[in-house]
Amino acid sequence: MRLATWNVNSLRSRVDRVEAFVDRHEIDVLALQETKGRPDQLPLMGLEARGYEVAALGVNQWNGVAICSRVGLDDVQEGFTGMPGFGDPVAPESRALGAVCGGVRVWSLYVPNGRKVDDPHYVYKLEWLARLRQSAGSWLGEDAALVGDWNIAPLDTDVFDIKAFAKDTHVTPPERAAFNAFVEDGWSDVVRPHQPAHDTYTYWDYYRQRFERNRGMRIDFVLGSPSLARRVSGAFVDKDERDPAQGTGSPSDHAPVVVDLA
DNA sequence: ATGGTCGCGATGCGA
Repeated sequence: MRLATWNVNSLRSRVDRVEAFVDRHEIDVLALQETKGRPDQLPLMGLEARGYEVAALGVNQWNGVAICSRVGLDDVQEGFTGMPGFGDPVAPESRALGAVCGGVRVWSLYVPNGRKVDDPHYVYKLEWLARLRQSAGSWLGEDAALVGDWNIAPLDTDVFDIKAFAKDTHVTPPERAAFNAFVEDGWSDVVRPHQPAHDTYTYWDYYRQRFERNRGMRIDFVLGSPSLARRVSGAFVDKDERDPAQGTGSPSDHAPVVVDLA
């Protein structure tokens, strides 16, 4: 079974790339983030014609997650217990979507960005992660994957220049502690062992030709439960999907992450 | 320290 996660930065503007991606790699389960549209706005016909069932959430301009599966889509869950809101009473639900696909519990996660370290959204991010961790504990015993855009770079080498991030979110000790708490619970990054240490990025900002200069960040992860991690036979980041010179139309600022399960 | 580029949806805002 082949599982992928991708912050697609608008499914409507990228559906051709998404369809070509699932065809090229024969993806069984695709978790999407930043779909940027209500489910009724999303162009899903092409995916459904390929045999995918789709569950989607999304209520405003940037939040929005989906799961596309051609190996079953059961027990769909919108959000998790205690998932905190941030003012907007409807936005929180669009950040997490769970389903059981081919026997694997998959969560498509769009962790709050946090904006600035002195911003209330930063506190919200940490609270959101703490609540997710509480719920995730009950999935550790099954084949489960917490996938998506975590908006955290756990290691200094996961950003192109750690000195440039001195005052920024994504690398602060509390965010890294929140990420590492999942690891300490038993969730593991199942992709990193399959990558060279110097080539781990999943995101390159649109500004200043960051992709062309390989000034990126590693913020998209597939965290597997112990039993799922034992099934992983391979993994890779499809950087071609971030390359403006490849494919049609403009790319997302994130590359998809692909994991193979035995 | 600033600004650079996207997507959305009609203007600035969030990433």
